[in-house]
Amino acid sequence: MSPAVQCEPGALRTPRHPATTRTSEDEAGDTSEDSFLGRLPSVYGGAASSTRHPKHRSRSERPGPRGRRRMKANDRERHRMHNLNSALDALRSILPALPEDAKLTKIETLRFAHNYIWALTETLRMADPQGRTADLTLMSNLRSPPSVSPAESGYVSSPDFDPHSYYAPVNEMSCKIIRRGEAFHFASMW
DNA sequence: TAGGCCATCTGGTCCT
DNA sequence: AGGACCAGATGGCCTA
Repeated sequence: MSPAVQCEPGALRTPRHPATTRTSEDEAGDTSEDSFLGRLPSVYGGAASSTRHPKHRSRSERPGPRGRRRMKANDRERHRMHNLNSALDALRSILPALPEDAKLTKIETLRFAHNYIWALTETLRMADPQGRTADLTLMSNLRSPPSVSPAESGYVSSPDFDPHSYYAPVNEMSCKIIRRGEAFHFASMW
């Protein structure tokens, strides 16, 4: 028996398609004289400028130093958010036992990671209430929990799965830890 | 169709 | 002065 890995209903979602494209012509509704519009990457649907009154240029659409500064700032902001998303992806990649076709949302990723860390901490505490050496065997199992398959009702066996010690998030609010065959359920502090 | 999630733009604030 | 960070606003996509 493997751990059930389930977040709240609907928490696991299939990956979204990449955001669709929007041409710069779609933006700003600024039609004619502004060839300046052609420069923006806007591969994704940036929105702010698209709803402005056609007569109003967004700042980045204005020619001149102000417009260039805005464009640079937008570019940095885009890059910053991409870095943030990369970090979130890295975090997702080390979280245990999620079906491959599911992707945690940002908030789910953070909460799940929070619970995971908390569960590991609890496990360490249980394993070593007096502060002695940690149970490294157990920790190794926790770091490499078995994968799960929805096709098997959330359970699947795996060659390296030790049925006596694993971490099992029940949902984003709670988790359970099977330690040497004994189940411990924990409610999260969320 | 509504709601959730996301990417982007934007202006304000803080920091170097 | 310029960059980093943040939150609000907005439109697109997807799912129930």
